[in-house]
Amino acid sequence: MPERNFFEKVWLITMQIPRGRVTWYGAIAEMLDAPRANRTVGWALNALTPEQSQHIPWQRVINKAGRCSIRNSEQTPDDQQALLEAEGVEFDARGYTDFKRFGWDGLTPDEVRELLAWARLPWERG
DNA sequence: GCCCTGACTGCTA
DNA sequence: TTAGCAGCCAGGG
Repeated sequence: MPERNFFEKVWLITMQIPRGRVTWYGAIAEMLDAPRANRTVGWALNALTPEQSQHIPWQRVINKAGRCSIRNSEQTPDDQQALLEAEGVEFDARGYTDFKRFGWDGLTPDEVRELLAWARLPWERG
């Protein structure tokens, strides 16, 4: 199996985030053994096409402060927050959520290795 | 190869 | 508490 590029790895991990949970860019970067690449994680999600974003729960990735920081011509932070609220994630009046209540524990290094070795992106399936 | 960009983060004032 | 700023890293031209 050819080595996946960083974007694909980000997307595969994002797909593992359960409904009603959120995580932050740096956490995903850390799972990919690149703790400083948090900004690249954001770029990977920005690179999703509308078609691809239907399969990837991109809205479950927010910044470490617990707030939506999407910058996309199609979607606004309000849209992202609304999507998460529809899944049961609660935000306070200032638009912050609480990682202690809604944060995702993430994957162990073994789970990440397994995932990257075997998982397929939805649009890769025959 | 080199340079630029960006849905971030942590530090400083 | 908030704003500004530099560091970081992968992809694209």
